[in-house]
Amino acid sequence: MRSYLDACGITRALDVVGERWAIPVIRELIFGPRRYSDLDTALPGVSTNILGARLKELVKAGVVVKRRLAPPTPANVYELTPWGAALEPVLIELGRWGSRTAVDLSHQALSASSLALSLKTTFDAHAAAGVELDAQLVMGEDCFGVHIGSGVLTIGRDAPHTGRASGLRLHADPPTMASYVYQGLEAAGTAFDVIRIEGSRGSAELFTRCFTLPEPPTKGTL
Amino acid sequence: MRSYLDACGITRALDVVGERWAIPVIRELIFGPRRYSDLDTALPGVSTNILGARLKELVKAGVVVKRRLAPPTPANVYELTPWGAALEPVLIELGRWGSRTAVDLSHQALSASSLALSLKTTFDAHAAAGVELDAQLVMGEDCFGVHIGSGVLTIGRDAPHTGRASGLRLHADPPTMASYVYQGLEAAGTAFDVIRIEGSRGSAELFTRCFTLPEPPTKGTL
DNA sequence: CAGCATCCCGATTGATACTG
DNA sequence: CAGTATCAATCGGGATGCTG
Repeated sequence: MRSYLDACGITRALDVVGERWAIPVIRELIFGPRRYSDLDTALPGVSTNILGARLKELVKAGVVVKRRLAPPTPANVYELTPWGAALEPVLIELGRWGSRTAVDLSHQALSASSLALSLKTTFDAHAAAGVELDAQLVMGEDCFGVHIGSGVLTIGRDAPHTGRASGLRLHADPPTMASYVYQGLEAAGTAFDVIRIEGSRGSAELFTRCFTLPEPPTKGTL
Repeated sequence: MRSYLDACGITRALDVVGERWAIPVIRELIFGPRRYSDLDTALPGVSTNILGARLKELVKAGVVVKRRLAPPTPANVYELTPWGAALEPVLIELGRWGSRTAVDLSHQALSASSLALSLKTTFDAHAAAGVELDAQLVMGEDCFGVHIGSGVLTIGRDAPHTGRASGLRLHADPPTMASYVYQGLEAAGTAFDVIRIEGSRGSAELFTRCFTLPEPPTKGTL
C-alpha cells in the first residue's frame, strides 16, 4: 500500500482515501449502505476491478464495513463506519470548492447521491431564514426526503411515496433536478415527463431559492 | 488530462487536485509563495519530475501562479491564486480527519507548513477562551508567528528574530515541535538543543493547552 | 445477479541523470 | 537553482470469465 510517509494529518488522510475512486465511492455511501451493483452503476467509468480493490482497501482501513442485510432482502452492502462518515465535512468542502468550475450539466453523469450532497454544499442558511417546508426528490429508484426549517437543512434517503404529506415532490433524473434547482425551470427543459412537480409553484420557488451556487473563481492574481 | 467525467462538484474538484502529490504541494503553498527547491525539500519522496508536472498542471488549472520575485532576491516562486487559497477549508478538514490515525511522529517527515497547518486544525477555541498571547515558532529556516486572542488563532510566516516582543518563542525542528505541542515536554525529549523555549513556562503551558488532537476513531460498527 | 479474478494495454508514477 | 529527459515499475481502464 502506497504511502506518503509523512506525519502530516493531511497526507495521512490521503494515504487512506487518496487513491483514485476512493472519494467517489465514499460519496455514494454518505447517505447510507449501498450494494456493489449500486456503486457500479452510480459511478460510471469505474472498472469493476478497481471498485472491488478500493472497497477492500477501505474496509481494511476501517472506513467502510461490509455487512449482510437481514433475511427479508438478504444482500451484501457496504456502509461507512463512524470514522468514514466523519469524512462528510471533507466532501462538503471539496464539493463547494469544485462547484466553482464551469461545466455543462448535460452530457455528464450525475448520481442521485451527488445531487443530494450538492444540496448540502449549496444550502444558503441566510436565504432559508424563515422557510419551513418538506420536500421529496424522486430520481428513479432513488428518493430523498428534505426538510428545511430554522435555517437548517436535513436530507436523507426516503422510501418513495412515503413522504410526510409533503408539500412538495419533484420527479426528475439527477441532471434535470440539478438544472431545475440551480438554474430554474427553463433550464431544466419543459418537455412533458422531463420534470414533474407536485405541489404549489410557490413552495417550489421557496425550495429552489434556498440553494445557490458559489461564484466562479476570480481569475485575478492574488 | 484525466477526468471523472462527472458533473458532481466533488469529482470536479478531484479532477483538478486529485492527482497524486497535488494536495501536498498545495499544503506547502498555504502560507505563502515557495520556490521549486523549497517544495522539493519540504516534500520528501516526491520526484522532481512529478513535482514539475503537478506545478504545471496546477498553474494551467488556475490554482497556482508562477511569479518572479522583484530584483532584491530574484527567484521564481509558486503561489496560490485566490481560488487555490480557497482550498484551505478542504485541507483543514482533511487534516482533522487524518490526524485520527496512529502514527509514530518520529521517523516520519513533517514539514514546517504541515505543523503550522495542524495548529489550525487542532485549535480548540473552547480551551483558548480567555487566552491572549503571541508566540513565535522557529523551525530552522521556517519561522511562524502565532497570535491567540478572543478565541481566534492567527498564524502566518514571519521573519525570524522579528517577533513583536513576543512572550514566547519556541525553537525546534517540526517533529519535535509537534511532539512538544501535542504530547508535552517529556515526549519532545529533553536533550540540550532539541527544543529551546524562550519565555515563561506558564505561557508555554497556556500555548500548548490551546491545541488538542481529536480522538482516534471508534472502531465500533455504525 | 452479486462479487470478484484475470489478462492486456496505455497512462501515471518514481528514481535517476542531465541541462540551462 | 530550476527544472527537463529518460526509463523501469506500477497503476488504472476495459473486456472477459468465473463462482455462488
